Amino acid sequence: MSSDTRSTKEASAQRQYWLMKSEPDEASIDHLKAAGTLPWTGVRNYQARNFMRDQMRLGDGVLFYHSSCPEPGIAGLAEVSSAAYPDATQFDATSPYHDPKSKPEAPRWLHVDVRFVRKTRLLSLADMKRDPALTEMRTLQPGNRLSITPVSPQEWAHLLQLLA
DNA sequence: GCCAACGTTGGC
DNA sequence: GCCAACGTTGGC
Repeated sequence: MSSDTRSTKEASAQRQYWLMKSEPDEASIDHLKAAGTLPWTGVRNYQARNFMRDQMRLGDGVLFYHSSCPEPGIAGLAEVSSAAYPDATQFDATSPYHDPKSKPEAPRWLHVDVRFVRKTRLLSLADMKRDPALTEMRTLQPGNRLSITPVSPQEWAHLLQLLA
């Protein structure tokens, strides 16, 4: 095996890191703590779905982010605890996430499960924007609207220090 | 509630 | 395949 192939394999097997946004009214870090594990239902964006389907692995690190609330920011840590599987809410006519165009034989929307790790202090969006070490963070890029974004190992390490 | 940015839809 | 209209996200 060439060293190139080996390093590619090692990289793909390595733990990856993600920032996942949730509206605390719907699912807060306290909900996750109480439940232990939550299915990350309701994602209706293809890029976010593809991250879950194609790139997330068991044990990947998750920054749990509160969005659309008085103080948006990172509120805790979690980890990916399942592979992607079909989102049941897409077939539920009573759900706000119902997608009449998705068929059970070809589910359009998938999600992973996320397991609680710990609550942290709230690291606000304003603090994150102010931090020179985070200027490249995907979720902070102008115009970003993705609810799931990759986090680099460097960003992850830096954020863990801030949240320790 | 506003609005900028972006994604999706559907007519052509 | 273009693109205008519309819907959604999410900070403020």
